[in-house]
Amino acid sequence: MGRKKLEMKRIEDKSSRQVTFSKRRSGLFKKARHLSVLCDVDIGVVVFSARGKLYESSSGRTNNSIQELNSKFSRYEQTRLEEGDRNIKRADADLEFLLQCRRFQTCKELLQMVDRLVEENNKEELSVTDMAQLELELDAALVQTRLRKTQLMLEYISNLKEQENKSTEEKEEMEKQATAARGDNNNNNNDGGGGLNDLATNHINLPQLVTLPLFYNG
Amino acid sequence: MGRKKLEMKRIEDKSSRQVTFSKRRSGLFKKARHLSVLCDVDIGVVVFSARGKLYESSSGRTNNSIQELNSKFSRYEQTRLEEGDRNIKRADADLEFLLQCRRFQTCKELLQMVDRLVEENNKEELSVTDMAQLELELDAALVQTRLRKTQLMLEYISNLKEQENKSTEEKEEMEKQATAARGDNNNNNNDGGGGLNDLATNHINLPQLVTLPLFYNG
DNA sequence: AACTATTTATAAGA
DNA sequence: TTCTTATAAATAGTT
Repeated sequence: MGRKKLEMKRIEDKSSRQVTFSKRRSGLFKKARHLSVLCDVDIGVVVFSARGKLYESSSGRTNNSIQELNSKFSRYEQTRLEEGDRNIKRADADLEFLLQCRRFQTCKELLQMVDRLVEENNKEELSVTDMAQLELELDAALVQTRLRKTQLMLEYISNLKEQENKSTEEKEEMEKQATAARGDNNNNNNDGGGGLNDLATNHINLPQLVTLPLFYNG
Repeated sequence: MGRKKLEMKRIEDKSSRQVTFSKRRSGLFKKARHLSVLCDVDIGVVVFSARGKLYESSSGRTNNSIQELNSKFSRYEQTRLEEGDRNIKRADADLEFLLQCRRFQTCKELLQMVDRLVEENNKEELSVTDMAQLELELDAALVQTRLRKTQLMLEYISNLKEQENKSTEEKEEMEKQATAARGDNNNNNNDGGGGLNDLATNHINLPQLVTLPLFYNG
C-alpha cells in the first residue's frame, strides 16, 4: 500500500529502510493491539532490530509492565536529549528506573525487564552501574529461583512421605486383619510406589549443589 | 477495513469473533513477515488464544530457535494428549529442551531464552527441573555480569592512573623548566582532574560486595 | 512530521 | 467454510 508496490526483499536504501521500519513497526503493533481487543486474546510481538529491541503486547500483566516501561523510557529519552551531561543523567536515570523496578510479580517479569533494559537502552556495552544493578537483579532472581526449587522439592518429599505412610498403614491394616483371621504368607517387598528413595534415583538428574550466600556486605 | 468500521472492543458474537480472529491473525503474521524481509529484522509474534497457541516468526536466530521451540512444543503437546503419565513426559521434554540451549552467545540471549521458555510453556508454575536449570542459567549470567563489572572497574582505574601519571609528568616537566630558568612560586594543589581518589567519592554509589562462589559441587 | 495516491486488509454478504 | 466485494486502513513516495 502506498504509491508503489514494494518488492518483497530487503530495502537497500538505509534511509527509506529506516522509515519503512518505523512506519510498519507501529502498524504491526497497532494491528496486534486491535486483534487482541477484538478477539480477546493475548498477543506478544517482539521486534529485534540490529540495535535495540522493540516490544508490544496486549492484555493482562504483560500489558501493564510494558506500558509502564515504555512511558518510562520515553521520559528518559526526553531527559537525555534535553540535558547536556548525558552520562551522569543516564546513569542516574538507569539507577532510578531499576530501583523502581525492584519488585516483580514473577521471575518472568524480572527477566523481561532486565532484557529490555539491556536492549532498549540501545547500547551494546553496559556501564559499571548497569552491571552492578544487573548483578543485584540476577541475584534476586536466583534467590527466588532457589527458594521455589527448595519449596517444590520439599512438597515432593512431603507427598512421597504421605504416600508411604498411607501405604504402610494399609499394609499394616491388611496384615492385622490377615493375622487375626489366620496365619498368612503375605511378603510384599514393594513399599507402595514412589517412596523417599526414589528421590535419589530420580531419572531427572538434579545437580548436586550447595548454596552459599552470594553477597557479603562488609 | 471492511464493509463497516468495527468498534474497538471485544466482538461478542462468537462466530464472527472466530472468523475475525482467523483473518486478522493471518494478516498480522503476513505483516510481520513483510516487515522482517523489507527491513531485515527479526520478528516474533505469539498469539495465545484460549485453546491452543499459535505462532509466527521471521528470519535469523529467532526464527530457528522459535521454530525449533514450536515443533518441540507441538510434539510435546501431542505426546501429552496421547500419554497418561503426563508429569514424567513433561519433565523429560523440558529437560531435553533446556539441555539443548545451554550455550548462549550473550547474556541477552540467555534471558530471552528463559523468558520464552516460561511463556511458551504456558504455565505459571515451573517444575523442579525447570527451577534447577533456571538456577544454573541465572548463575552463569551472574558470573558473566560480575566479570564484566570487574573488567569495567579495572579499565576505569587504569584510565585514572594513566591520567594521573600524565598529569604528574607534565607538572614535573613544568617545574623542572621553571626551576632551571629561575626560582618560582608555582604551588598548584589540584592533582589534575580525576585521580584515583575520585573512585571512592564517585556519585554512583556502588554496592560494597564481596563475591563468593555460588555453587559447591560436592 | 504531514500529506495523498495507491495498495492492502478485511467485514459482511453470498 | 471459502470467495467476493465494498469499504476501511496502512503506507510509499513526496513535501
